[in-house]
Amino acid sequence: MEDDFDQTLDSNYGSSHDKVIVHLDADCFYAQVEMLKNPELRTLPLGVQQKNLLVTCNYVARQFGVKKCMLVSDAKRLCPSLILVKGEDLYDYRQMSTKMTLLLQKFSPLVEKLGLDENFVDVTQLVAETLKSDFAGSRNVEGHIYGDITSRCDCGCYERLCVGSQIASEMRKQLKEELGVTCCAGVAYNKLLAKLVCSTHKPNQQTTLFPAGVSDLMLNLNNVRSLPGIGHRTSEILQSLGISSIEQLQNINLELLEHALGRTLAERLKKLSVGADDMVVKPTGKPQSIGLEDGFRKISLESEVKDKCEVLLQRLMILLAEDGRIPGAIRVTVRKYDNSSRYSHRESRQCNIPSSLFLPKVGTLSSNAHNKLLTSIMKLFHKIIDISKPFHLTLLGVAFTKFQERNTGKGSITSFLVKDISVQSVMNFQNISLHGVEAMECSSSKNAGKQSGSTLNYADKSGSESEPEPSPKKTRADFWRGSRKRSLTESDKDSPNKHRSSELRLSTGEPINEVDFSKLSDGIQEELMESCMSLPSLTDKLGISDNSTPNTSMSIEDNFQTNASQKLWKRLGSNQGPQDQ
DNA sequence: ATGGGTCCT
DNA sequence: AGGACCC
Repeated sequence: MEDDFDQTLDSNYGSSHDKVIVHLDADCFYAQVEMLKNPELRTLPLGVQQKNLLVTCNYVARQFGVKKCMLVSDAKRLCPSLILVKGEDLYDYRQMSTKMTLLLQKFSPLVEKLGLDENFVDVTQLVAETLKSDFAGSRNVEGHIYGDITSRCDCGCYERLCVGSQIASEMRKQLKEELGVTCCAGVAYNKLLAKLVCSTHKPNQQTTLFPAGVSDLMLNLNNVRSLPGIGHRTSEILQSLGISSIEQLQNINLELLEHALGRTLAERLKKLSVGADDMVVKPTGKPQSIGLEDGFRKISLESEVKDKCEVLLQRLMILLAEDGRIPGAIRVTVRKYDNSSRYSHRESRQCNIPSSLFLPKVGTLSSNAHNKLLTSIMKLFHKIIDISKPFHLTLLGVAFTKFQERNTGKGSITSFLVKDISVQSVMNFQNISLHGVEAMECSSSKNAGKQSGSTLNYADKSGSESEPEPSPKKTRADFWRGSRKRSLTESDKDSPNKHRSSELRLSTGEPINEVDFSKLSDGIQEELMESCMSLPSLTDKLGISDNSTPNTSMSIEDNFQTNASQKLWKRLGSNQGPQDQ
């Protein structure tokens, strides 16, 4: 009996309507970030270029027929006045992406990133809390409704998805007000449908899908390639079976499909074709790898390889310091020139590296570690390429993997920083300390300059923030609905929302590198350096998903601005958090 | 294509 | 280490 029951649940899974998933997709993300960096570009046709490819463009440019993934030359021909900005360096995009994800985590801990510009949020819990505490609330849908709604499902999903659409609306409002970013959203009962319905109204709009509209949505897809999960290779195989439309995929014999694709994939695609998807929203944690790549026309000398790798490594060290973990392995990847191949073939080699490289002694930190890493990189390169013969590379990449999370002592500076200082402040703080160590060379890097110089702090309208008082216990449901009805009233000062928004600031725009690292005592210097290379998971320690413990500290930047550094150092040394003032 | 990432085999 | 997938 019980087995039968479980099986019924299993076979239903993926098509049951018990969850509420929101998919958010930032409009032409790279172009938006560039327009926030330089608002004069807003009214002009703007394209973001990587090498000879236009990776995205704003909606002004789209009116000229310019599209994503066009050759730059083609785009220029369509729109001679097109402004082009380089987008090979993803640093600013990554920063904004992080802030978007942090903002969404206020609504649910279940936030999954897909690339830099998309997030899935499972808001099932928040919807349930809202329905419980607000059973008489209005049940209107925010934004568009996709397709049919004449027949209503009786499982309760109508009310849940309505509330989901209201949450999505609030998410988009906050993304716009706090970060300046416009997004599309899709609301549905699984990930597949939320994502598919998201793109039915663009830009800066949202759409909710109810069960009655599912069939239309699926059948209106152009071909099987539009299904997330069917890529280049699988669609070619399907094509060879005579399958190109969703309807054909729905109707093909399962055993025939299994023969071509294997059981696992065949069964998944069959379900996807009718809009069933049982994938859970998996919270995105720290990355499994951090890497940089550079593509080019031709490299055929070992010295060029070494130069390229050195530049990549230098930029990579900054990303590594910001991440805070210590990598256990390094990987080198190359792409060889191959005129006969239509498919870009890569080869890679990796090796373990000693963690001692990242536990620096002050002053000797980097030239040593840097050289050893570069030596490892070149060894790996020689495993792939026999330099006694001519070679022709079109890409080089370096990546760190196998990260270890390091636990820190309770009395350490790291422990203090992680507990009481906002995320971005810690990052800036690392950079300050790195500036003081000659070998790191952060200040000579393009990226290091960006962090203290350019303001990604676009949407910060706040003046000085007073010390927040402990907020009364509020449920998440109270929080998001409350802030929706009265936009920024007095009691919002105490809402988790407000606390988080101060954490979400990227930088104050005030130069902060006057702090003289070398004047600190040796002991403090050493502990700081260690701290910077060993910060444990910041989001975990900061309790970002736990809005019942607001962050009551000043940011470290505020300390730098109001006080000369002396007082801060004293506090750090005595292991006391900043005092309220 | 570009400059990233993911997971599975 | 490569291959599929995602953006």
